[in-house]
Amino acid sequence: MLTVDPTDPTPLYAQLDRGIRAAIASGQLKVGDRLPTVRRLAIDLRVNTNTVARVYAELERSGVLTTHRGVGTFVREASATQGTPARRDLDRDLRPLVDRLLAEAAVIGISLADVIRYLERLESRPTSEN
Amino acid sequence: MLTVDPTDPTPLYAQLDRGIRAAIASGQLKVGDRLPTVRRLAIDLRVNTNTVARVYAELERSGVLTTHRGVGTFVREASATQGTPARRDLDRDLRPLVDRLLAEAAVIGISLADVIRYLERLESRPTSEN
Amino acid sequence: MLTVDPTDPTPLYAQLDRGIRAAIASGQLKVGDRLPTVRRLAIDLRVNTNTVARVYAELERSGVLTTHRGVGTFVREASATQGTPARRDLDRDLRPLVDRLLAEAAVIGISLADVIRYLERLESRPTSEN
Amino acid sequence: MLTVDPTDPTPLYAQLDRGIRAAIASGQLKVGDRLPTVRRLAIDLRVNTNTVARVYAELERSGVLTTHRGVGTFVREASATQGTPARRDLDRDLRPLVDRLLAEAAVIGISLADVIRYLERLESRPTSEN
DNA sequence: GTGGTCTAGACCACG
DNA sequence: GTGGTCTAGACCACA
Repeated sequence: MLTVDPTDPTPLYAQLDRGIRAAIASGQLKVGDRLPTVRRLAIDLRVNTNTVARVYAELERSGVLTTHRGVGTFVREASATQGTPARRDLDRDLRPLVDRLLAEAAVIGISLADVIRYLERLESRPTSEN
Repeated sequence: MLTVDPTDPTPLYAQLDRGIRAAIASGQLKVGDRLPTVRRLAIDLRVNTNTVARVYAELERSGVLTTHRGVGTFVREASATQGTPARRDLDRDLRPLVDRLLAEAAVIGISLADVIRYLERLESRPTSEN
Repeated sequence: MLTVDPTDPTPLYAQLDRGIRAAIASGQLKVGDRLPTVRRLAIDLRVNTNTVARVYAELERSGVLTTHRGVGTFVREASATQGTPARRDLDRDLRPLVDRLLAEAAVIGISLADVIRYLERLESRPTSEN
Repeated sequence: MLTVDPTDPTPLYAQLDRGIRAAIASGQLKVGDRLPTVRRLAIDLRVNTNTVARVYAELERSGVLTTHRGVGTFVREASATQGTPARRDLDRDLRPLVDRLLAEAAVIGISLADVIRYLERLESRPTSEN
């Protein structure tokens, strides 16, 4: 479920950090769920153990995860979704995500119109959460 | 119009590269349009001249832009969009990109409907404030 | 083995790029071989670290090299050599390159026979002093 | 006959300078031959007039060309071929030319062996001078 | 210790 | 005045 893309210029640790937060925010990981061990995840992602360990540590420092020694690492909070539901600055917050999507879609020949059409279909028949 | 966020762990050059590709994909930059000069954009984005020049150079090597020395840098015809002209399996190709967007949008409390609304605005007002 | 000439008007990075491609083409560098580290080569060639790093990065984007962060840079499989696997019209494709070589060799008093002798030596002693 | 390649990283002026010297050395231009006018050549090569004019001026300064005002520009000397026929440092002089050939040949899928074979055929049935 | 990114600032090629 | 190349040197990501 969690993945990193070694060809993405974004640092691995940042990809993993975002990925975990996103999995929690979108409900794929729920409060109390146990995460893979550092070594397990490092192997699965083909990434150095230190990289995974550093991300877990940072997420624990942020209060997102909690580690019980000898037991495992768990989701601690439902990830502070929203934040400023009213004063959302979409151009600051959504823009980079959309730019990335459009840029990667364009590379494989998918246009903005295609994306919108696809999202509208998704909306009318929601798959899981969101 | 183009922006970068120095606090984003994504490298500046990657943010700018994506931003330009996305601007073209969304119609805000059209074939033949001239981009800001390297120095101008560097000042506007508060990044180094070399960083902008590097992005322009890479986008030229990728066939997205074309540069006329001593004249300027321009959007090139959308030739990069072959690849799979016919066989488009959106569920296979677009799905993972969309999933990541929605998961990361969820982190900051942005829903699918918000995303669709944002993209539709992008589509309807192309080539606005260059 | 790799060299650059600072008095040549050809940009240093282009000289190095060509030198590496030529070394691979002539068998002096083989698939899987590790290249000198960026810093090592920069010192040996008396050029800036960035110049070498830029060439390695571009050759990776071109699929000629592959880089393992924290490990090193290696020669990748000769995948770039598709294109026209069968249809090879040497008189159309090679001729102009050869003509230019011979004309420029003539400027410094080097004959066709000299060139052939030089290339044969290259071919017979591959992978010599790395 | 004279050409420049705008995609070659070598500066246009250097390409043209080399091209003229090479044409003289290889006998395509002979002593007393008239060169195209600056404007004519600029148009043919799709290059700025200043660029051609600067090359002609530099070659005149070097004694390779001579200009008769209102008449034209002419080849003045048979281009000092050889130079050090005995103590040729092939690795310094031939190497960059060969690297360029091999690198460009490799890009279009032509190997060192192909090049050698082609040159040997050329040698056995010489086409013009060389 | 290896490669990657960024900056400040100089100088060059070209129009 | 536009883009291109190079340097010195700092700091980061990763193994």
